[in-house]
Amino acid sequence: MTRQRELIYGIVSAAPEHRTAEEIYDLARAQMPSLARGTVYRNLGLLVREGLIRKLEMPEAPARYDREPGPHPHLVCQRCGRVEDLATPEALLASIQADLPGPITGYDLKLYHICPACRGSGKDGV
Amino acid sequence: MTRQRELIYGIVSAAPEHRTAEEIYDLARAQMPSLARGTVYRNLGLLVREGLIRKLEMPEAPARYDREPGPHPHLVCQRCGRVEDLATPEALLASIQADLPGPITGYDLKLYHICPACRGSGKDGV
DNA sequence: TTTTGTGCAAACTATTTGCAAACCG
DNA sequence: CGGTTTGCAAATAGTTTGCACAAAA
Repeated sequence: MTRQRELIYGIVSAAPEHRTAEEIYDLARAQMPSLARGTVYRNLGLLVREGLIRKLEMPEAPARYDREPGPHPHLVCQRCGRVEDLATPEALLASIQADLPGPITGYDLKLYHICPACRGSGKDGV
Repeated sequence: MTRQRELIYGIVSAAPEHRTAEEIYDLARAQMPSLARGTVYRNLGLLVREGLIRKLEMPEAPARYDREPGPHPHLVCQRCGRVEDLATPEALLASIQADLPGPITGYDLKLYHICPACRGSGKDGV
């Protein structure tokens, strides 16, 4: 566990935000300017493989990282990309599972909306 | 609606497969060897924007295209990447929606498993 | 003919990787 | 010391885009 790994894990695990690698890189560089982008990617990948954090693939956008590795759905703003965690709807999964022949090894549920901030702004941007 | 667009749409809409752009490109080239890769991407994007087909972003893999534009969950094999459609569990989505403050504009639900073919092969590949 | 779409190649973005030097145990 | 990890830069994969020419309306 190197200094850079600790820094990167600290940034992801400290806040409920779901940041992109680039955002994490910027935050980390504020504390360790020599940090390389490649190191951020390498460590994020490693932390994901170890099950300490979770990677969220986002459509048409860079991946985001979630400090909560357990499976749960996400609420994604279509305009600004911000992501919120949701509680797992056990019943939904159980009932889907019941209809399937084999075991489910994992799932990814994203619900899209326009977040209050974006709706309020009235802007029509991305 | 050009010949190439018709060809591309035909390939996507004809079969229940969820093919990648590259697979569609190969199939299309079999019938029109001069077809450019860029044209495939351009037309797929256009068809998605028009709501005729649906794009499925796949984690760590090229996107796949679904002839069925309406929202429904997908069952994805973690080993070979093959995708199957599932029926929408309306009631359960409604119950999630009920817990949320604003309207859901769309969703993406992927369930992961190992498909029978991959399980049977016993191989430990990707 | 005026617009729209194509083919080609170059550009782009997010991410990964090879390598020599620096670090950790 | 001896394997691991870093910083850097170059490579990659998938996809997008600019442009001159061809096809459609």
